[in-house]
Amino acid sequence: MSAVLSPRKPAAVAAAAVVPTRPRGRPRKTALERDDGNRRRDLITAAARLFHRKGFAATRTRDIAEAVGMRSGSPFYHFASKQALLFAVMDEGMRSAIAQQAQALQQACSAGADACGQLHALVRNHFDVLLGPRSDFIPVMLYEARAISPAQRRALAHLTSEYEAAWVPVLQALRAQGRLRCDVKLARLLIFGALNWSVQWFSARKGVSLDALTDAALALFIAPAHKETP
Amino acid sequence: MSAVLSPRKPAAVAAAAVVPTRPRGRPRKTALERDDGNRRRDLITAAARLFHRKGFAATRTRDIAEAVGMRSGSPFYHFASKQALLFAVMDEGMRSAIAQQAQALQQACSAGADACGQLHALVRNHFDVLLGPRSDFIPVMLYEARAISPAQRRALAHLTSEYEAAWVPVLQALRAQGRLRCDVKLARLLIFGALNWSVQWFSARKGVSLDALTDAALALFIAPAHKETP
DNA sequence: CCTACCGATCGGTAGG
DNA sequence: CCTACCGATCGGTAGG
Repeated sequence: MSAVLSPRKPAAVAAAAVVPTRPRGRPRKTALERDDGNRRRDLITAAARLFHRKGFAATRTRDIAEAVGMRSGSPFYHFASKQALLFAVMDEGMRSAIAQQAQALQQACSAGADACGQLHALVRNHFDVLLGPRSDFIPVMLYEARAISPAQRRALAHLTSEYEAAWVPVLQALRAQGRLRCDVKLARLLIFGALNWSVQWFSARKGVSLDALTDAALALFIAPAHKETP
Repeated sequence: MSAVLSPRKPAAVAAAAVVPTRPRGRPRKTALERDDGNRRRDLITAAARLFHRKGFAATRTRDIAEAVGMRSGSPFYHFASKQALLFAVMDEGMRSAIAQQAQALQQACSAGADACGQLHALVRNHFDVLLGPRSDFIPVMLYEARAISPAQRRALAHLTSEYEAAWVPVLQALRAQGRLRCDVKLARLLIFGALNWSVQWFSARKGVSLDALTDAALALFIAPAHKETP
């Protein structure tokens, strides 16, 4: 285990030439120990964390390698470039955000939530994606978009469209009820802005919870239901 | 004029050694032609434009120098570092945004605007700062904060506090009127988010005007005035 | 403010 | 996936 975590000690370099029976280099792990496919995922996770903390430009591929116990050149065995690694973070982040959102919405609907309840579920889930425990990916995607290529941006735009598509019918229903007093498209853009910006100021340790934040946002955007006039 | 704009031609290099009466190097401009203090401002303006377009990391100091007709090393005569130039962009941007906002609010007040009218003026001005003709500075400040030092961030935080302070009494008044249904502090953060995010999607050529955008935002955030119950 | 540089950094690669 | 390395880039500087 410690051999995996600190593979940097040059054990006995001088002795190596004198003991030819021992295979050269450090002992290779077997294919099983190497748990191949997960190394790529490890890199993505570590990259997401570092890109989130320090930004893409300030993160060196060496930092990412070190974070998963690789040497400086090894990430390029898994990814063609630093940019490809960034894209993988964003792509992976969007795909799991979409899945997570679908589940949250499904759950609300099967509990009989109305449009307002569905929006609550969407907003709460979005805050979780932005600020929750596994929130390294989407903030990177939101705030490092300039570092990827136009083609990559297009690919991600498809995913974000898919993500946002779930909001449209919900907002339209609220609009029809008179509880959203603004063009649906603009409302979507403004509301996403309000939520996405929380990445800049939210601190988990002090102040509001994600639940309280969700309530505040809904109170701000959505008018109370009309009283029925009997 | 063209000598200023394209000072890169090596005119007659070989001849230079043969004509010693001519002073070495290209003809110096006089102190008057050099209009000293404004070169610094030129650099800030060009830097703001490039940082906004391409981002801080992707902009080379050489690009900035070229944009104002200097050679690659010359910006460092005016600024100690690339980071200092970035900070100057942000600082300058905040100071003029504060001044512009004070004027807009003053104008609304002396026209007898109520709290809602004042918020309208603040939002409209903020969209102008973010998206209007002189909008290179604040977007850079909003989206390149990670590239400056903690001390510089603190200095800017004071200015943003000052900028935001003007919003507080207006929001409080609307809250007291029941037209803002959310804690004032959270409302401020969410509303700024909604507006600031417009930098990511607004396009001047297609779609809404800044006036229409302002109306939509106010309709979304602020409830209609209560009908007076006589 | 230009000329002529330097020197560190860092993404990336050849070969095993 | 490591070793050993390259090579371009780019912020920054000495001296005038």
